[in-house]
Amino acid sequence: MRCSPKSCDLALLFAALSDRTRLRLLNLMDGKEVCVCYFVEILGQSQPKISRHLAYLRRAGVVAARREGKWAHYKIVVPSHPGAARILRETLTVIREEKKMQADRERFGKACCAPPPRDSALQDAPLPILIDTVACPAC
Amino acid sequence: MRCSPKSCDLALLFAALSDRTRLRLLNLMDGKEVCVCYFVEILGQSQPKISRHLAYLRRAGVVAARREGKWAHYKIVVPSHPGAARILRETLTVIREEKKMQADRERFGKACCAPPPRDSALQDAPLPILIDTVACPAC
DNA sequence: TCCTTGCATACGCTTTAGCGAATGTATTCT
DNA sequence: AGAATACATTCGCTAAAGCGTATGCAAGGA
Repeated sequence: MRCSPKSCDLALLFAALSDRTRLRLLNLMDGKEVCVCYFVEILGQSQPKISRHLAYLRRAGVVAARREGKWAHYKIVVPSHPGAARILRETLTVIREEKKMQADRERFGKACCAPPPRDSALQDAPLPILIDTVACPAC
Repeated sequence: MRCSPKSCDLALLFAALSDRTRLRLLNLMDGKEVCVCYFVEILGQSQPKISRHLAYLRRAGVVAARREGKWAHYKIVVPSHPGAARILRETLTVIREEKKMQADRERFGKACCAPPPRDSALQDAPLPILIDTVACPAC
């Protein structure tokens, strides 16, 4: 089967998108592979909460995790199901226009690029890596 | 406020879309105003179940109901929030391509247009009314 | 080796979703 | 008026979501 059962189930995709926190996470991951510590810092929410929502997105096949030492990086994975892919892309585009989402991204930018963030929890956090959020090669 | 809080909340829209039965209902309503009795017949599920899912869609601002005697008709209402509208439209387009959704629509067509459906539960059910699923006039 | 850091998971809880079954309520028919 | 029809809602239940808190567990640092 070309695409996992999960990524073919539209209802599951929508369930993954039906939470404000998860939408904010996706917004921060849009175009970047991001270290978990940034999510905690930028969204100002507890680490377990962030981690659980990331797990939810992972199980829904919307994001992928990569371990690097003690850090974990997450990025968006466009589903192999073409329809799901279109909906996810459209969703990213739509939330990109939201004021609050833009504010998140702005704070994210500052946390990364601003003059050395001394006394921050992100002192030596790995910088996000720019990526092109592409479809999986199989499709 | 130009659009209701509900229709502006993307997460709520996704919650409304995160159920298979509700997606099938929307698929049947795509382009038509449909009497509830068809939903029960075509989806082959209990009337209370159908009614509850319709209520869910109604509360999410995705459909509107119209009473006509003892019959109730439902149609899709494109949300006033432009982003939500785009996502809903894209969703309708995507599910239109699904085999099972096409099968639903096919059975729907037969139930309506086939030679008099004697002994059917739909003997004198009001026929669906073609509509153009347009955005609300306010936007 | 111990301690800390970064993250994931388990636990206990409250809230909500979703279901079948039963009931309520107009409207229509006889 | 009384029965039937079409639909909505309620009840009681089970399963899952979502949260804070606590714990587990590798990887690094002292």
